[in-house]
Amino acid sequence: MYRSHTCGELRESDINSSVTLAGWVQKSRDKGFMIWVDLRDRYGITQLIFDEERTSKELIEKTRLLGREFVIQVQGTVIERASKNPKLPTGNIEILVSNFKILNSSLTPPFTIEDETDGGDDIRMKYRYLDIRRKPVRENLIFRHQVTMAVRNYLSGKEFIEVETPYLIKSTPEGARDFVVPSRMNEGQFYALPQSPQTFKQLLMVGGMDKYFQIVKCFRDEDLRADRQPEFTQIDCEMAFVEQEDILNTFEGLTRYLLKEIKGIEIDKFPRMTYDDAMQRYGNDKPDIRFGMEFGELNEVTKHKDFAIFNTAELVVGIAIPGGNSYSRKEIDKLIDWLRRPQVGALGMVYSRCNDDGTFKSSVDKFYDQEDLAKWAEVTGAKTGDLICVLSGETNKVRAQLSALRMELAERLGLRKTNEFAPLWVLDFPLLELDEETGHYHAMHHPFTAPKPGQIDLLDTDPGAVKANAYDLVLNGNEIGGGSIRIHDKQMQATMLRHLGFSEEDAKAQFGFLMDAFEYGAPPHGGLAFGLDRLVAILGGQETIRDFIAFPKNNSGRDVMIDAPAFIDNEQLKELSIKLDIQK
RNA sequence: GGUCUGGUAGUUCAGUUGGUUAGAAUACCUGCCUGUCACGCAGGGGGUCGCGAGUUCGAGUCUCGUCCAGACCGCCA
Repeated sequence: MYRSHTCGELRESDINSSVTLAGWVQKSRDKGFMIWVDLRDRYGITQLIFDEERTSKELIEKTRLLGREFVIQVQGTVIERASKNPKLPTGNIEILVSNFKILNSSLTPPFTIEDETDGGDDIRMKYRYLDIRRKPVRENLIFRHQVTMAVRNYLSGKEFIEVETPYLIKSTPEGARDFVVPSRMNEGQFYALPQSPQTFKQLLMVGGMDKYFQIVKCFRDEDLRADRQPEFTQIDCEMAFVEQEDILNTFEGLTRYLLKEIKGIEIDKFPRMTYDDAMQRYGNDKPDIRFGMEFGELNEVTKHKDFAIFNTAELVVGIAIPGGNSYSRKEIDKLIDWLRRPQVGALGMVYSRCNDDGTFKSSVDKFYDQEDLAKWAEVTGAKTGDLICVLSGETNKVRAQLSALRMELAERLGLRKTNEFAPLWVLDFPLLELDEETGHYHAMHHPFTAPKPGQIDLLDTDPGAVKANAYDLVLNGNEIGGGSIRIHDKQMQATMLRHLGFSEEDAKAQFGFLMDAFEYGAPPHGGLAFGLDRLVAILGGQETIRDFIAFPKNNSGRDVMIDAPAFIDNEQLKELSIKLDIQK
């Protein structure tokens, strides 16, 4: 037996017990007459004491050889501390050590293994196994475990069955780029890793599984972000014999359960908003509704004056910045510079100050009088002391720019509180989206999404206007889940694929297995998938999902700890019939 | 593919208009210290300033290239 107790459990009631502990040396404090060693494991820290009166000389000398992160096993007696530490759960006791054994030594770690480490992200990722010894990382992983356990409990209780689907599947041209895996036994052929188990879960519905879920890895070979990894985890769900309303209610239930179980927060009914409304009111299909600053469209109240920029703009739209009138001219100029960066791409910004005496002072006083500016305030909901920021131009671009400004300022004003949770359903997404480069439409959600009944005829006349029974669940400005009612009719699926530009042969080659299945009694079905990493990060009140993944990839998709991806040797390439087109 | 920011001690960072021997904190090592717990005190070791070229009498500092890291845009059905 390596240990009788963990380093987190001994209390005053254990005083006089003989115990055996094992763990890592967090730190030793050598006062000469006395040495304290903090022994750490997953459960906590227990202080060991060696002193010249009660400990043998040999043992004290041996203790002086201990370095940080040595693994030791100690025998001793629990005693009351002469001076207690109220900050530690084990702070009232310590172990008077009678003997200890070094189980393994350690090099000096490259960064300090403490709650507030001195190490940067880079070095922590390279030595992630040391980083995981730190309490904040450990607690994030435990937190993730609690969330997944809650998900499994809830869904299992609602008669959902977790079914595993294959990781070695077939590449498809739609959607994200695939990671591919060569097959030795099938010369020149490749599997693809799934971007999601989409078609398999639909086939499970055809198979009569009725309610399915899976906590599953998905793979996308696209560029990364702070909240995006090449391999990530979905809570993938599908139900048969359901309408959109059934799915919304089921997964609102799951999300409500998680907020209650994990955060102790009760939210009655999640608000709903259409995609069109979200774009108009927030310029964004995943609005953060923890704060206001809603868009006010100003075309009507700015026209009929001589300001050509506004008169020719497709959209003139503004928001009120709470307390923004206190910004200096210099600060506003900096804000305009921020908007003009290529990442945002605004050409400029018009503003109007809402003075304490009820008057307004705008950057376009030459064109607009006090009465005009009062209307701006009315439309944007601006109050005394606010600053109205107005952008104009092409509708889609201006909305994106003003949304970026809204989020940035909310962040700066501390309105994005991590302990506040505002879920929102965004409904009625467009079925198709125009690719400006190619001029072709592609599926906004995926090609298996059903158009809203009654809008099918629009596919031929105005494809961009067709709405789908597709929905996203948004939490605090992040898309944490998305799904749709699926097509379950072969003809409908064929029509859909034709509109997406597939020839009949291509459609058959890519998705023939699915359309064949639809001919054998496919039930109506639909579903939703949550991004688990993101959900866990948001519930944990943090932004980067990497903090909640044990071994994440870096910004360029590399695992810096194992140094992957890597070249493989020529033997392996030959076996796979692959020739590289580059020099190693 | 693009924009921006950064790369200096084991680590986190500072380093002024280009100018003597590149600093701080922390970590590490040695000694001291009668209750520490961010222990304290004294001392010590530790640097190819990412890499390569260029400008200059002289480059951590300026220019170009390149590599790496991070944030964002494109992309992510």
